[in-house]
Amino acid sequence: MLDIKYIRENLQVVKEGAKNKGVDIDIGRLLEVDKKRREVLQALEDMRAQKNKASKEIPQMKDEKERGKIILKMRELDINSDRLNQELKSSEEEFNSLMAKIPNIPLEGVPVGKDDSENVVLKEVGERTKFDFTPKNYLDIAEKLDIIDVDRAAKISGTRFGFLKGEAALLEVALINLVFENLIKEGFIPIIPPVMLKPEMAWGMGYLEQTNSEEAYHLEADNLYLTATAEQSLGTMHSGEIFDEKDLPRRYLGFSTCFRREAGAYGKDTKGIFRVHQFDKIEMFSYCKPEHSLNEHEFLLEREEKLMQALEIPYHVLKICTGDLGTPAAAKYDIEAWIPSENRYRETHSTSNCTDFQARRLNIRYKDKTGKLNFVHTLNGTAFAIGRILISIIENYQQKDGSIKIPKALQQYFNLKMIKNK
RNA sequence: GGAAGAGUGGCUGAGCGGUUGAAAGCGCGGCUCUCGAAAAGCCGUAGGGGCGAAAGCCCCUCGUGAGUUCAAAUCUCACCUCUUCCGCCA
Repeated sequence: MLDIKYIRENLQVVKEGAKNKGVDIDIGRLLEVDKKRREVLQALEDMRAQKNKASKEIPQMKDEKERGKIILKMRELDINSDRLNQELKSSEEEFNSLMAKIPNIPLEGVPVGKDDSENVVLKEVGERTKFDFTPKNYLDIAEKLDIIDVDRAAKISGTRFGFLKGEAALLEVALINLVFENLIKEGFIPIIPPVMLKPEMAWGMGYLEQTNSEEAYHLEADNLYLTATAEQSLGTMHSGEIFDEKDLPRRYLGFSTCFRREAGAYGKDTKGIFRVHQFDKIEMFSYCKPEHSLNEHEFLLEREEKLMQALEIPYHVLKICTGDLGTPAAAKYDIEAWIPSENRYRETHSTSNCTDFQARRLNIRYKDKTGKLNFVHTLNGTAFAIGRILISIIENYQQKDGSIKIPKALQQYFNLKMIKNK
């Protein structure tokens, strides 16, 4: 959510930002409703002031007659205030729903573009893996080795699910260990969060109206949403709270299962575990002071790159353009890993600076030295999305005989150098 | 799921229909004292919103939302959260 004062004073910036994000907003209507809302509010407040004044006088009045007269007068006032209350409520409702549609403004330097085709490659890191044979698709390799089973998953759960078996399951544990070991050293607090959220919390993260109920799993009986990423529980965990300035930045590292309906992805990546309804992910989340969020974003990107470098997987970094940013983000980088069988890079990481957009909705602030309260900035970034990292490992570490080498950085965690056919 | 109790400012906690946005203590900030610190003393210290150039004036908020009343932290209802007990359970 943006600040209405900011919107009033920076109309052009807001319009331009929404346009570049490809979001339709009716800012004229918003300003109208805002004006109406303030007028009604003023009238209502005047009336309340009158009543408050009378309420203070009444207990002092000795004269029963005078007293009765004022009480009658106040009763009459009430009838009017009911009408004003209704008016205020309806303009406030419209105001809120219009406000909720206004996306965060892209930061300076974010490339303007309509969709993911206009994202900008910042750099390529690592040599694209070379083979002296034709590299196979990860699923073929994994199924031969019997470490990923999507057929049986389909039998019990439907499409877009998978079993990780044997060494694949062990690899997940190793990846978790690698991340926790390295990032806890950097001051991240390890977290295993709830994966169900109340509606108002899901709303607060700014993804609900964008994807609507389409993307999130909703548990009807309990009115809870399954989280699509730990970002949602890490970001809401401090809602309504006030940080001490000295406690910022606060960095969390959350491991959780993620649930996605993938409702808009019919026909996309239907095979295998690249795009599934359920996967595990380790997510970084930072709360920081506004003046530090640009640096913090670079910091998160660096952590992501370090992890990819530890696995020695070739990747490139994208600066995401305005049209591909999403509602809450003001800036975003993606990392895509090299996938030999497809001869292209595919997304494994994403890190966003949401500035104060989420903090405003969730009312997360910090107290500065002078005692003043300000909204924090929130940022998130993938450490590892297990399924996709597994894919990039299998693809890049495959051998001619169908076995998979295990990245050196992971070997220490389960005393195995190769995954071979049994 | 059943029963009982509770939710007040950064924290502890008083208030249980009327000058109470809220006592007291702690904490925090400033000042005095001190070579400095501690102790002591004095003063200050909730958030949000509207109007205004500002000073300031006003409104809202005692878990949330409705209601009763001229008037609600205080009464009623619903919901949320927590605690204890019973049931179930990894």
